Amino acid sequence: MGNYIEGMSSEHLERKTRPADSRRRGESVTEVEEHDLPRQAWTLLFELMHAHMRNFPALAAEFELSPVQAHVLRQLGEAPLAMSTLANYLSCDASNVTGLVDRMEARGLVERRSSEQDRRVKMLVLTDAGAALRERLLERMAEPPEAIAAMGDDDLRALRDIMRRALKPQ
Amino acid sequence: MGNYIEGMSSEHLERKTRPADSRRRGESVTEVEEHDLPRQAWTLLFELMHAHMRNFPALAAEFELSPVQAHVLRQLGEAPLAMSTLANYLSCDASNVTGLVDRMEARGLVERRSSEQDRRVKMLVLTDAGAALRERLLERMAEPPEAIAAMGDDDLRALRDIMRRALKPQ
DNA sequence: TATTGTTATACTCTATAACTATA
DNA sequence: TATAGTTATAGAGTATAACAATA
Repeated sequence: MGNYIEGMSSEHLERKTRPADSRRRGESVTEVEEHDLPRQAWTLLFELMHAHMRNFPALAAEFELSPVQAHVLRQLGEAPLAMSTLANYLSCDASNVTGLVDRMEARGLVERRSSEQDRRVKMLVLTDAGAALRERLLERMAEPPEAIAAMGDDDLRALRDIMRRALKPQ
Repeated sequence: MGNYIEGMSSEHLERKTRPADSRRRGESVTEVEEHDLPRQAWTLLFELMHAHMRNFPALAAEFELSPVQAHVLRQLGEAPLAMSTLANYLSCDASNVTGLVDRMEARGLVERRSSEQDRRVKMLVLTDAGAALRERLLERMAEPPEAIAAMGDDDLRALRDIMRRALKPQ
């Protein structure tokens, strides 16, 4: 992982027509644009996020964390997490989590604890130092980028409400 | 880079108050919420993007590209690009670009061409195969995630217009 | 037998430092 | 001297495969 942050120029999408198999014939330009609405919105969103995500490795480095370690710290909240669950969350093979946790444990951020129910399983818990660093990291990550900070209140309210609806379960 | 895609639970931010140094005394809950608007909107946006970005390495792998190679392919549009410019765009050291371009060149996606003006500089250009792969990649990246595709037209139009304003230069 | 976590191995990405060839 | 790109080296992240302990 890493910078894995990524973007896409809106120029590309806004100049392209839809793929032929989804194109309806005989519709006006306005209708075409309406049909492409999800694509248009997504592309612009992507562009804004990409510009910001380029800075994520540097942000993690402020806390002497690799990008992946920063993700793990964010994910490890109150509840203990099995190694396999973390691997699943990171979308990576379980073998990678061993070394990742080794490094974070060596630094005193997390601890492995054998599960009582199933002694194959090792649960990860934050140490006090890990929890403290996590709070600082989350505060830092919550700082909005310039493009957001500069928006007017009306747009911010609308954006917040749209995102709440989009993220609402179901 | 990589997965570098990342997120943050809205739970965290929405339960926290602002840092003490920016907190005004004697204001109502509503005023506090208004003051936190950029943070609220940003956190929700971040959550949506993070959920999607976890899939970026898998998306790149559909084209047998690493996440970083996918970024490079996206960035290498029509115009040739100096190695140093690419390093700057990737926010990484120039030494990394050498190996990165080596691998993409070995695969026939890009070519190095010495600059006429300054023979220290090497310009990167896409091969025909590279340009064709880039088109397919961009099409794939433009597919909106479920959370966007499921939104209503009113929200999509509002989101698109808000993002256009936010991304507008100046 | 199946699953959890580990180890071994290999490749990619990343940084720093020293080098070259140009400028 | 300064800059663009390379090479050497080291460490982190990733995957696959084989393994031990446990279920």
